[in-house]
Amino acid sequence: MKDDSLTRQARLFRTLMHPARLAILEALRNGEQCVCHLEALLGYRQAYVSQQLAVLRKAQLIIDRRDGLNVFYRITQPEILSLLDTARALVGGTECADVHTATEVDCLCPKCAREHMTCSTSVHQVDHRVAE
Amino acid sequence: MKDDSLTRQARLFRTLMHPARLAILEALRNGEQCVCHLEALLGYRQAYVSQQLAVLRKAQLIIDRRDGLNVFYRITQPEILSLLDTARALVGGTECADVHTATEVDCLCPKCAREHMTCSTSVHQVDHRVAE
DNA sequence: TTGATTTATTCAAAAAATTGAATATAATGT
DNA sequence: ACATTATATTCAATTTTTTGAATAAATCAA
Repeated sequence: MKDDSLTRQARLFRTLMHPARLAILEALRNGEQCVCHLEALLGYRQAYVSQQLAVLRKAQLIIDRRDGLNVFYRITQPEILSLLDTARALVGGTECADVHTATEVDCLCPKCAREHMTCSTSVHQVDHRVAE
Repeated sequence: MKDDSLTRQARLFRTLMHPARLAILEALRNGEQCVCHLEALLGYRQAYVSQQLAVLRKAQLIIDRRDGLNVFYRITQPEILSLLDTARALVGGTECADVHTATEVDCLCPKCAREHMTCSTSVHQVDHRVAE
């Protein structure tokens, strides 16, 4: 397989050429997230998220870390985000407005539970709050 | 057609996901070049170069300017080169070593002839120098 | 107009990406 | 061991990209 600089650059861009994968990277902008979180945040089916994560993982743009049942993904090199920033500037994007902030989602993974738990007493308690 | 920021970014990356197109952009790094020049520099068939130029042109990454028989292409926004630079840094590239400097090629277009003509008397004179 | 030169387009076959559906794997609790 | 939950992989149909071959279009000179 050819592997000169241009070929590797092309492969990198090839990995980034998909809106769902860009959305995932944006979701990981502020740190690692578990798959269920990405699923809820982006509104894709689980298998679909895993497929796209696999593409990003094989390209070594993200790396995974298992914690019990959950797998957390994070970006390997922050320069990847610079690439996205430059691209967004080029196409005249509206900041990161398209993707919700990674925390604004009702995911029940331990991490999200911890973050929601500002007043609750138990981590395992299901969220029974009524929107009012 | 969807046209949010992520989709537009993805389209940009899609345009950049090909080594030949990256090579063309690198060749245009130091200013406009005619098609015959790119052809000689990159060693691709003429039709192939035109095809890839068309892709870049439709994505508005380059713009063309006709001058007689020749068509000169140039990069529309210098930020595109930043994108390439960041990508190369990410994949651990060897600077721009893969693509020859755009002027080191025996193209007979008016521009190249002018550049070769440091001592010659005629623009139309073919280069008869012997490497010694 | 004819011919030469430069560049662009069209078409089709092959290769690769996309995506849904089904299924597999891994970790945990009972 | 079995069930449950979270995540991953495989497979196949569809769509898109790639690339060569042929041809068209534009410009200029005679």
